[in-house]
Amino acid sequence: MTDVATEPQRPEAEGRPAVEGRPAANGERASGALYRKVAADLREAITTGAYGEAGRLPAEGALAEQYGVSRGTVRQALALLRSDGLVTSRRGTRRVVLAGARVQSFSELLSFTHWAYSMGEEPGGILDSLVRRPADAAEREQLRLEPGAEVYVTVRLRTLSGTPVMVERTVYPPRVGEIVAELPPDVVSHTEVLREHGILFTDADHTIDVVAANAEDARLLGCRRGGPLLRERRRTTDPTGTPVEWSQDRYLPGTVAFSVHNSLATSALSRHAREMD
Amino acid sequence: MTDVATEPQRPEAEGRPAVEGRPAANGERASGALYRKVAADLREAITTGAYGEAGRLPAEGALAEQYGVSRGTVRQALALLRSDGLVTSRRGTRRVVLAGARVQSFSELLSFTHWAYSMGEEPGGILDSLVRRPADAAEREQLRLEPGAEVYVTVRLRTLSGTPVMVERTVYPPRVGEIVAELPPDVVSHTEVLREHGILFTDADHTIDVVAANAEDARLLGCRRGGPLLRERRRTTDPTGTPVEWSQDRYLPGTVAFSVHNSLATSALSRHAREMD
DNA sequence: CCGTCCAAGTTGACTAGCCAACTTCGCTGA
DNA sequence: TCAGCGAAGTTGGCTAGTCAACTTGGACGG
Repeated sequence: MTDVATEPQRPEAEGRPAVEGRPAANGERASGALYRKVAADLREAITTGAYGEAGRLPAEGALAEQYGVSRGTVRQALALLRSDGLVTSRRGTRRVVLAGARVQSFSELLSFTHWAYSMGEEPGGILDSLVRRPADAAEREQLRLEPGAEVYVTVRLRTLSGTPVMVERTVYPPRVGEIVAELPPDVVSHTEVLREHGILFTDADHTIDVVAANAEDARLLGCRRGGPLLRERRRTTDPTGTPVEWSQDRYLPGTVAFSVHNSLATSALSRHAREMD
Repeated sequence: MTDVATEPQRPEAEGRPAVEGRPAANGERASGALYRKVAADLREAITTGAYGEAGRLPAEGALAEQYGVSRGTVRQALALLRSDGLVTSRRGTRRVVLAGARVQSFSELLSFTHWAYSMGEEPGGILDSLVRRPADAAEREQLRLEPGAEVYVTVRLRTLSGTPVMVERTVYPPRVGEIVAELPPDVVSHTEVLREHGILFTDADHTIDVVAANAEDARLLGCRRGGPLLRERRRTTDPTGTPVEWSQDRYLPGTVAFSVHNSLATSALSRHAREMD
């Protein structure tokens, strides 16, 4: 991020480099937008403890001057931190640091492979089956397909450093499934390959609950049939809102926990009674 | 929301009522801010299907004119809808409707009582024990207490229309616990009472995983000891960032599922390997 | 010593406008 | 017929400023 690409329409740039109020102890990514750079910088300052455990952030105006941006841009950055649960924010008083750390989250949740790497483990994927067949009603509903459309269904055993962790059953619409079907069975990250083919994953709905292992689960994971599994069902869409996968992951107990932050301001989590299947 | 309280500093109000582009089919709440009213209105239009299943929203400019507000305000409203997973949003093209429905979520997750009512069920709470004792290290850490501080610990069996659903173990800091300890044992909603005492719940971190039932769980829920339970651990803070409760809820399988939306833009969910206890 | 009140500081909300980046679609030319 | 170009439409990003609502802490008075 060190230098800014375009130096956007600020009348006079008056020599002060944009976004440099803090040395920016590199290693950050933060795409083009200024407010993302400010956010990334503040995030790092917070997680390294520069403002203390429950310390106060500088005022918006002060940060704006420090980074050489407008207050609106600083507010965009702070909104990001807030939705991540890093800081509070209420009228009349400075923002207060909340948690101590927080991970990148989206890609980590989306891709088993990314998640594994972020923990320093080696991800693995053993393809158990891949079939192409007509979609049933539930699948057509979830993937928004026409009656008579076909889907590709994969079943994979996912491992961390060799030990079985999760069974992944994914239903792909034809456009996506055709690509997956061509893949060698030892490709670990389908997500990665699909991204290279221009299939983007940008939005996902997750539902988390407990189920009993069926015969296939038991065979693949080596657990008792009927034993408890943590289930995550996920429907993912691309930027246009078109569904690109409908997946059901079943984790062995003790291998994973899901973590969410929500607040009165930005919420996204809810609790349901059973529903959909 | 039908009428606007203050009609804020718009130079000339030129007779066009603010926020009235749509009849506003009443029943909405939406607090003071204009952008919240616009958001509530759009949310309803979307969920009632006014824009179709995967339809396109009007352009920001058009909405701004329709509601008689600036484009910035419309963008604030749309950001809310986006973080709820209702619409997509990318440069160059109109927003697209994503899901079909979505609940209010935050209060629903925070309070078992609210959740129950929102499903049309009768919530119940049977107090099993309430003790006051010195906080252990983990509790001091979570609630940010001084060494030597005391905590109040409650164990409650929660029911839906009479049937056991969940065991709730909550640790309160003294300030909050003193209020809870005074409550009659048949008070169903602690959250509600605390709110009346000025204890506000605004931010929460949740962690969801699977555990085996211990002896107490089995006794209260009537399940087998060692049987699977869905566990939700939650730390809640007030607007100043001060922790107000640390709770651990254990649900019987099949009674509940947690649901999350996330996207590249606004994320909050992540996946962990075990951790904290 | 303690409570009240006020002023300064701070965030929330909103407006108006600009430019850039991107998508879509129709038109044109090969 | 089809590919490519370009214009129009749309959202992302940013600035600058205004006013309102709220919090905090200190001065002051009882």
